[in-house]
Amino acid sequence: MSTYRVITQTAELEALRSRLLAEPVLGVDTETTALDPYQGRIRLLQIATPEDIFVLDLFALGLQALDILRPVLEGEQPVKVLHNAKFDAKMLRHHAGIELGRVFDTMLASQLVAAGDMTKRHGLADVAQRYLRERVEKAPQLSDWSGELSRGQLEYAARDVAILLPLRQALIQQLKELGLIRAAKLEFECVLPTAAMELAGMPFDVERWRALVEAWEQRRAHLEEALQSELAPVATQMDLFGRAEIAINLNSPHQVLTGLRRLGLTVEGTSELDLLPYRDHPVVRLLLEYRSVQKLLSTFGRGFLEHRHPVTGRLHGDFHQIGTPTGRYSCSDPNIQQVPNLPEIRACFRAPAGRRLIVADYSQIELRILAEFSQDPKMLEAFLNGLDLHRMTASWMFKVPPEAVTKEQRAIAKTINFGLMYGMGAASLAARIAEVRERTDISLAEAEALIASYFEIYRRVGEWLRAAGDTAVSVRHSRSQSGRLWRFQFDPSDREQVAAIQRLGKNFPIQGTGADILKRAMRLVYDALRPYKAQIVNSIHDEIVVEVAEDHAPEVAELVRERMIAAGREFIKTVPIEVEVVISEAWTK
DNA sequence: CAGAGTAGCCAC
DNA sequence: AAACGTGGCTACTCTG
Repeated sequence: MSTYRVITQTAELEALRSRLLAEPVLGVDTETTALDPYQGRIRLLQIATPEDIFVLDLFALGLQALDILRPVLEGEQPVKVLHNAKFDAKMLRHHAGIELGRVFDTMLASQLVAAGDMTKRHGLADVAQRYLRERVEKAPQLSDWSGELSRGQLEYAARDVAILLPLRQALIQQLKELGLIRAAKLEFECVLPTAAMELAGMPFDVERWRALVEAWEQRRAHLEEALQSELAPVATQMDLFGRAEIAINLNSPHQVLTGLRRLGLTVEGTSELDLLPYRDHPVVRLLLEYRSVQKLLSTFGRGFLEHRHPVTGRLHGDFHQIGTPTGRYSCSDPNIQQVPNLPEIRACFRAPAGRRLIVADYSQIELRILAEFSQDPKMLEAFLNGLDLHRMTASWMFKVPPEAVTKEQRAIAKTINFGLMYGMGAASLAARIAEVRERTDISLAEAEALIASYFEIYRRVGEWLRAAGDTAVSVRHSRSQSGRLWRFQFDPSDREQVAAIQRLGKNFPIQGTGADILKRAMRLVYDALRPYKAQIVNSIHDEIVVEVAEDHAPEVAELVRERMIAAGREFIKTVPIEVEVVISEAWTK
């Protein structure tokens, strides 16, 4: 390793700035006293050039010293190479108001190169080993960075940042070979918006939430009592009066299944679908409601309270930028992408006084992508004329005028429109339509006939889907519009596996392009918000939530809409993109 | 006793 | 018989 220089004197920084500004590429890393930017401080900022390593001790220098390096860190040049840049971006933004510009993230690059293989790990040590055959020690990362630093710690900090430059070279090679340069640019430009969104967090009305939780707890107690008395006759043991001594654990699918069978219900499992035939049975009704209340209480009720940030009082999800092979974000701790869409729950996500939430979501983005890819004349016609696609589909399928389409017909058309994008077959379509029709059964033949009439109307959609599925199987990969890649490993002699790959081949380009568009929108919206006291606070696959000062809400809402549409147009040329925007005090549409 | 696997269910 | 895509979370249950 080249030698490193520890910098503790502000006087050294002016010369360093000129030196660094002349470099095309820098490795950048930080060491912090905690992982949470609101609770930890930045101790070290390490910067690597191909020749030298600089370790800045920010406890000695003070945070304001970073102002001197602001042009280096914020500018388009040099390129900053980081591993998991989101982390450092949050720290630098929160503590020094610095917005990292022009990032190359070796973790995201490695995830793109993995091309959908979610078993691969992407820690710095894993990636260095995989692409450079070098061992990197990560143990000191978790050491105490707040006191006197040992030589070992400083050497670790220096080694960590130095490896980023050769790592970038190796990864650029891979990205080029796999045609992933455009996808990488998209991801890198999304890092700062993602970091800012996490820092901002979702506003959360904890008092309103507590009131909800109490109501749920009462309801659950009531349901539990009712269920136990219904199940008493079949409970494991009885007391002298024939009452259940050992109650059934209502949270145990196995025990519940046993209980239901003893009551005479012939069921495979206890899922909602399994219980559909018995939906009017009193025990089943109680059980399903118990489950839904229990889910609300366990996952959300207590979970959100535990995750409420001690400093901000808000919910800061951990967004995994490439959390899925399709390029969608995933989110955890808590997952604020899966908040139940119930008015009383969404009402707890409420902008602070004087502020508003802008909820902007793409209208039917995936179906528009399908129309674009397939260039199906009928589907294009519906979108180009701004018509209700599901209604038009029903009108064409059932050969009735659009205004005569019944609710049920529209619901069936909607089910097919969405289902076919997932590669759904006749059997599951029949099951879904049975749900739509509220227990009126539908035969396999009937479902097949519906699919046939659908593809008679949307012939090109059918052709595109078939080709997408077949191509995925023959070339063993699939791409989104940005070039994002998913490589498929499967046994071609296994019909089930082949069918699964065909479904992925149909779905991935659509879902993946949806993710491309949203990520582009994250960047464009983030840039547009700069002049305002506004911030992105959540992002859910086809939706962006922005918090803004009340006075600027209408203006910013229009800006958000424009930027989201502009993002869509970069990928979708012939189909119009529509974005629905609502300004509200809470997260409601 | 920690980790893995499973069922069930929340989002898009 | 099932075969509808992508995730995360909780609780139960089994395993070593």
